[in-house]
Amino acid sequence: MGRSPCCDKNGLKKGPWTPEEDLKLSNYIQIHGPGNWRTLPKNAGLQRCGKSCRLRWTNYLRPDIKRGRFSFEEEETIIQLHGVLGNKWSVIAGRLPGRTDNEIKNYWNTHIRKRLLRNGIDPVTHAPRLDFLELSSILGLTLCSQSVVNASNLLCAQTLLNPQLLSLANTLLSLKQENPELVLQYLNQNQLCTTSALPCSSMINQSGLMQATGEGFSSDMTNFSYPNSQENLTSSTLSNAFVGQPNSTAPVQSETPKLQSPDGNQIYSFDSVRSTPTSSPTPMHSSSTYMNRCSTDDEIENFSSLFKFEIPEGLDINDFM
DNA sequence: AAGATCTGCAACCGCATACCA
DNA sequence: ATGGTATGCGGTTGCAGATCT
Repeated sequence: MGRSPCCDKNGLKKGPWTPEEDLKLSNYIQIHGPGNWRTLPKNAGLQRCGKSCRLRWTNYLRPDIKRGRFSFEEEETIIQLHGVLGNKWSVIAGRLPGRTDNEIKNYWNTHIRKRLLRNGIDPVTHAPRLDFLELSSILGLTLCSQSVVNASNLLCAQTLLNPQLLSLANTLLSLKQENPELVLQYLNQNQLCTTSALPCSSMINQSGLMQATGEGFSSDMTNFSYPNSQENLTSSTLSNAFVGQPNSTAPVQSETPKLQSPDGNQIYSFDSVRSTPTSSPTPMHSSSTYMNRCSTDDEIENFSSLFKFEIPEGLDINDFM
């Protein structure tokens, strides 16, 4: 079927709308109502394409449009719906009264998407990114080492990480050298240097983590909750299971092996981690307790996101293996 | 202070689909 | 059933203001 041009483009104005044009369009639609976009510009005295008029009306002039910042609830709704629907902006917009698909699309691309990426969440799949999990593992191991930098650890890291991630790791190691207390304080606070971590595969299988129900999302995608459990898995717990395995893509065994560092020293024992830190005074899954000693939200977000993920209920860990 | 770069958003483009004769 | 037209939708672009160097 041949496609006809939406309008005669000769002599038609493009670009930003002037207040006078807005007024003409608004006045015309108030009298005649929206629709008949092909003939509307001529009847309204506008040198515009009908498509342009429709867009201007639906995205800007419509009286029921809500302006200003997206609320927390709106943002949460967008993330949840996007996880289910993908880039169906018009459908998502239908669930947010007063918001247009264009506005939601722009907000996603300029704010939410970037934030998810920063936090190690793939904005397309809404799942944690494997490279960040690996990075977390390497950093957790290396930063917890009492020596400043263990060269063998970094050598190991090089086999797992791409250059960009390695560069990032170096940056954090530098940070540790400049301000070791801050780094270690956080690591200790979130038990990244203890043996309280959980083995990923056995934990996931036993608790049915792979059964997706679509529930349990939080607006902060670094903070997925797992409603059927008193505890939440973190990237560190997940990635700890990779430590000592030169090929991190190898399947994780379901037994409870002793984990070893690259130099052969035991770091974690799966047997020791069956019990969970549910009695911790500062639960790890509480976003309000992430980095309560940091000064800004950005610091909290950027720093904590490197080390901490909580795994969405619907996440199939096999996707990352 | 000025140029370069980044960011956010309005608007455009082209394709898909619905509707109608 | 077919073809023309109108409308909807999602990806992309371009510009203005903000921020950085």
